[in-house]
Amino acid sequence: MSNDFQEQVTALRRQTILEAAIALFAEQGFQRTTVKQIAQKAGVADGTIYNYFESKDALLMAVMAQFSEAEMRELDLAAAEQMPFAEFVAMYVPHRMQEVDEQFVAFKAVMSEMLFQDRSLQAKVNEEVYLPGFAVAEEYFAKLMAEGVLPQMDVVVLSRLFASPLMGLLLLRLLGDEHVAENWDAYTGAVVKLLQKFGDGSEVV
Amino acid sequence: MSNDFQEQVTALRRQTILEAAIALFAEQGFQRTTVKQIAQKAGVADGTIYNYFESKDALLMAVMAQFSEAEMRELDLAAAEQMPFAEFVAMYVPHRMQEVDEQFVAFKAVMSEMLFQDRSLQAKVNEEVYLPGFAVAEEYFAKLMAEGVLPQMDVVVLSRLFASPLMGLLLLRLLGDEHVAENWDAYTGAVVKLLQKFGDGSEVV
Amino acid sequence: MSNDFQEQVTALRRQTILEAAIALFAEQGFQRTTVKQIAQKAGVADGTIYNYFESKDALLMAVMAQFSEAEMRELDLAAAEQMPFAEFVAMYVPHRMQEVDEQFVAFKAVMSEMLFQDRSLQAKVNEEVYLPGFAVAEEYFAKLMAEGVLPQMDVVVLSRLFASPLMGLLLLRLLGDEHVAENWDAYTGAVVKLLQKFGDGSEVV
Amino acid sequence: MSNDFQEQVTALRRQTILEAAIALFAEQGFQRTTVKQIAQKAGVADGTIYNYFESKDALLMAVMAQFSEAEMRELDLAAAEQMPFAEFVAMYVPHRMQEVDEQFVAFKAVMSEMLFQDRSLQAKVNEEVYLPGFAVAEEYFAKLMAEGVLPQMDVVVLSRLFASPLMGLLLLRLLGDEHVAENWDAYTGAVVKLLQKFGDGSEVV
DNA sequence: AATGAATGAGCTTTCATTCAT
DNA sequence: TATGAATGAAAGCTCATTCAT
Repeated sequence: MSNDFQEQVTALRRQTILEAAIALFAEQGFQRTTVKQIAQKAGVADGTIYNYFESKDALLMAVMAQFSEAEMRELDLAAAEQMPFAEFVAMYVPHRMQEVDEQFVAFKAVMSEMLFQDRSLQAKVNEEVYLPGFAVAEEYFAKLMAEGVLPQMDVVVLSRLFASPLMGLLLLRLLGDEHVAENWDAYTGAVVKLLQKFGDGSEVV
Repeated sequence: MSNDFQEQVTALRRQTILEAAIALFAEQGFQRTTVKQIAQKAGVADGTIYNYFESKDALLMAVMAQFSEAEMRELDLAAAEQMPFAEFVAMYVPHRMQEVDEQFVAFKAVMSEMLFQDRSLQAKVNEEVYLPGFAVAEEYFAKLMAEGVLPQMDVVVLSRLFASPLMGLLLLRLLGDEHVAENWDAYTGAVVKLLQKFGDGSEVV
Repeated sequence: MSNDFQEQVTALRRQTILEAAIALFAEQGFQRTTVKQIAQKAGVADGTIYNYFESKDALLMAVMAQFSEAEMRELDLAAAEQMPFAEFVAMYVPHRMQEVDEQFVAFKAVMSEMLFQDRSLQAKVNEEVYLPGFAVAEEYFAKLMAEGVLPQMDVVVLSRLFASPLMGLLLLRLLGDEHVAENWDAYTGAVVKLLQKFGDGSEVV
Repeated sequence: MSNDFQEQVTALRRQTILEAAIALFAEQGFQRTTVKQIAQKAGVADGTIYNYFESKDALLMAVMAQFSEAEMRELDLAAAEQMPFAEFVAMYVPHRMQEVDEQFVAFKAVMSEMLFQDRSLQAKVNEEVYLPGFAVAEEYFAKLMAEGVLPQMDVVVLSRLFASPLMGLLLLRLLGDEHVAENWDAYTGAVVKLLQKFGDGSEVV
């Protein structure tokens, strides 16, 4: 039991450090953040960080990992894929947009370093975190295309095309666009409309 | 004449250094790139860099500036805005997408640092470089909305919504998405379709 | 208690570094002395210096400060000023000369940089350290002048005039005059005589 | 003749550079002054300096040398030494004080570096420049002591004691004492009185 | 496990000096 | 001879990491 307690304390402190790191990375970037700053924000000594993380880089990796995991709460896609396209979009896009909103700080923390990681890590975070939501839907998209609801198009292209408005807004926000930051809901509605329209008209056929 | 020659040599060397910097920043990021590396790649001594740029930071700013300027080649929007919406999109989106393609390396070089600049610089690069292409079109969009070609929507939101697919693809590419990088043209066509559809159907009204 | 111990160790190391700096500054000058040299002489790593002093400049300021403090051991001037002039000189000049002798290395360490500091710092060190001993005596001098013991003269001029032989010998010593360095006591006696004579003869009046 | 002309131009430019150096050294110190600054002030290119002086250090030596030479205008000591002591002082001290006043900038330029030169150079400048005025008078002082005009004292000590008030005022001025700088003449008179008194009273004996 | 002082490699930047023009 | 761009050694300083306590 004391063991359990110890483990919990340990896990908690690890989490405290991680969160301090996320906040600072998001604010100033990974490189400009010093281990000393993280330690101060987490309320521990510099050296203590190294009892929980092998190195500053390892801390970054842990942030990336935690970020991936957080993203994992999935919708019931199986159910969703039975819906008409307009409904699917109306349900799915806000779900994703909200996730991005919630994870925004973590994403900003991780983003700029992600650009310079080896391909393998990029691929991992990329395909396991971002696209999946949409990639999973590839089968659904293929069906819709067959039915003429969506224009004929490479399915891979299509899945990224669907992801693109959301990611574009994310990029604008990362770059400091205040209008996007402050009106995220309005943008959510706009994206829904944009994507719904993409499935319009042909449907009649 | 010898003066002219000198000036050319000077301009050329400045450009050489700038390009070395862009390549290295894009590859490894600004912070991980040392002045020594830039000097080596440019084929000059460390100190020479400082004959052309005040500091390493000034070099980054110069990359941003060069990047802004390159973006400035504008379409004849006045003419474009007389066109039907579908035509406008068919002309404008590929133009923008090609520009992004050409400036991709410079953008990657500058991107990750841009996240952590003061708001003022962010705003400058942001609104003067990215959105303008779309923001300039706000008047045009307002007209189309009035005509019922586009759905009723805040014009500011609309202009960013139009920019978003392109920026989303840019983000995916920055994050190492190889499919997007290798099939930029296919994505261009897809974005054109997506945006054209947004102006469809209502037209009948 | 361990806390006390730590504090003592810290204070000791700070002092060690300071003394290494003084010795080197005095020997080679502030500018020609590198932080690396100071570290070596103090037996610590380069970076350690910065745990105790903000910068190399701060180290110089600390030398100045320590130097000022050391100078602060004042005579009981109140008592001295009751004495006849000859006695006052016989007591005060040796006191000052000995102080200069003791602080000579520190003074040499600081001297050459002091020439180029902003006026405010110069004034501080100058008027708070050197003249005060004499300036404090201005009132006494005024009384003596009124009594005819000292020649009529601007009191400000007088106080500096009294300081001048001591400072002149200091300058000679700074400039490497070995005779002055090696016979400081003889010079003390000479200065005493010089100043005592200045108060002679008129006394009769 | 063209040869003569050339030589004059050369000498002139050398002098121009030297004066620029003196002004800058006096203002900011030798170490803080860059060769580029000197070149700019002298109106020549950086490299040109090296056609006239072997190195920056050589330039400093040249300043020291020029300074020594300037000091060489001597009084007719032979005549002076026939005078009564009070007259000698009244003539000699103002002469020296005026020289110091005129050479003040040059002295400040050279001073701080002189502290850290090898003994040989220090000795040269020291004994050939400063004391000589007084050292030359040693014989005269010896005579006066024999006559009882001056107190019994080592003649070497005496000569430095005579120099000391002047040098002390110089030091105060170097250290930024504005009162001394602005009232040099008043201090001259004060020093005359101080030294004259030293030769008083005993004379009667 | 926690601490935080010590470490020193490595960074950006300066500037005396050189040398092709 | 004059020029001034190029050079690169060397400086001050930072900070991830270690380790004695």
